Amino acid sequence: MSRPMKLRFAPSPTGFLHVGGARTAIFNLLHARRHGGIMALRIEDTDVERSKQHHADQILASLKWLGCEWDEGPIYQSDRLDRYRERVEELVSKGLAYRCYCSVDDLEAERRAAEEKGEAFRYPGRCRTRTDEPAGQPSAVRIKVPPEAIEFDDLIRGHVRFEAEQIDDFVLLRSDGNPTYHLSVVVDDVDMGITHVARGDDHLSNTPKHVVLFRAFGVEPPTFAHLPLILGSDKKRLSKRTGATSTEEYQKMGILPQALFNFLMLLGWAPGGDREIISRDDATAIFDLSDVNKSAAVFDAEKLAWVNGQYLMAMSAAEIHPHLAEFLPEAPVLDAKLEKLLELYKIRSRTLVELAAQVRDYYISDTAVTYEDEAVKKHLKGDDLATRMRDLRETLAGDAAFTIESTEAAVRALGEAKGLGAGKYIHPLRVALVGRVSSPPIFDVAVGLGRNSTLARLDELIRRIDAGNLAPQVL
RNA sequence: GGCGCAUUCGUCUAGGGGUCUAGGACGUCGCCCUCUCACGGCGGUAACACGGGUUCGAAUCCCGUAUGCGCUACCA
Repeated sequence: MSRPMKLRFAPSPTGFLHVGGARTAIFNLLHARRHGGIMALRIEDTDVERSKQHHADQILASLKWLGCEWDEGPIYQSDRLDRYRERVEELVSKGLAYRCYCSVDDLEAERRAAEEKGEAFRYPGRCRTRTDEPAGQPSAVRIKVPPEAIEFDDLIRGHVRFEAEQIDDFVLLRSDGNPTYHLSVVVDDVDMGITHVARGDDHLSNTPKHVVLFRAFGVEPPTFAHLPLILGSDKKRLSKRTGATSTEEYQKMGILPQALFNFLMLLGWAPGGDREIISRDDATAIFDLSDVNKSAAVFDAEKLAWVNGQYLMAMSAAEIHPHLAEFLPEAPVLDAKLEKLLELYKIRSRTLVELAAQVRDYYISDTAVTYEDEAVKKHLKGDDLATRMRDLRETLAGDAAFTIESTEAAVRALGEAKGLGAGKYIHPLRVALVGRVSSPPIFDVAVGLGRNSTLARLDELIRRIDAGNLAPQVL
């Protein structure tokens, strides 16, 4: 019998989609797509206290944004509580699980006592052989763990072995009737026909418990693949202290979904051939969970920014625009002007936020340009500044063609005629047009801005020089 | 504490006994291009955690140590 390959991503709706979770989803998806398998989505919301519907919605939205689609689900575990109880009853009636009447407080006290003695506490199985059923007393259900070592072959870690003593009779059903994670996970993986479980490394130690449960249900456990964790720059599990942890934050920082996807994919996996930028489709053709690295990787936001820049550079203005819209409400429509600007600025930006900030200069009023201090100090100096700017204004105004070539030729000719370097005109012009020390080639800027705005901004500079005040007056 | 897992440049990685005086990428530094900034090009810096084995030969295999991380719940 060969079941179809099926993988799943199973987040808990206790917060936004963590980048570690996003990577897990990506690896699951790539593996499924590579091998023609099915990708399922399951929301693990059995922790009633912490699970929130708006978090689940948020996670779903982030997955879609990232381009991680799924074929099945989402299935909510909270809809399946009866099923979990049913399967537990089955185990109890078969003698594979039993009711435990030990109180949580007592167990807690025992645990503390063991801890003080420096010993590991494991449930001793007191209720295993109990035959009475104290009426009116709450009971949990524990599984009867067979006294044998558990071994399995992990796609990433290789052969892993846990001794029998390491696994105690863990709880399946809480005394309030709710399933524990271990129970719901295994029941669902069985019911859904999951063949491959790729999840975070933090679950490796839980896996023997799951194997015990699969066997109790008479099912062959799926193939496991435990992904190494993503670390922060402090080498500890990525946390808010060391950087943004949710995909949403990266979206807000102006990271493109395909860039995040690409970057996350590179954490623990390499496409070979010294490639760094690789499309999802190309990755799908060669990805395999067994090629994923064993060791944890540090999340390097610098490299993410570089990857994002690579994507921006390779995209056309039309491709960028939809992503840019939310960052640049000033320019909701992609017209010829914006298209030109995006072409000029995409290679100068690593994020959509940076891109928007630069392009925005072209959408403000011509009298509202602010000059950077550094720009003023470096380029708006010299006794002849006002004269140079008037000459420059006149020269540009006289250029009927107003193309990149014609404006450049005109300004360079002006410099020569006055016996001055072209820089004496070019640098102040840059300040007049965008207020910054740097910009795309200045004649591209002038043409991108258009003849009217170029002249208006020069007029404004001249006005400010005459007024002896270089700050914008109207706001 | 117990158990599990991991350990190649600052970071992501290639490498799976000889081709490694260890390759690529990000970052960083220098040079070139140049109206500035980017882009691009060229070049530099920088790593096999440590100690034992196995072997003619080890980054690659084995053992130990150290360090880090994870789990150790009627959380997931």
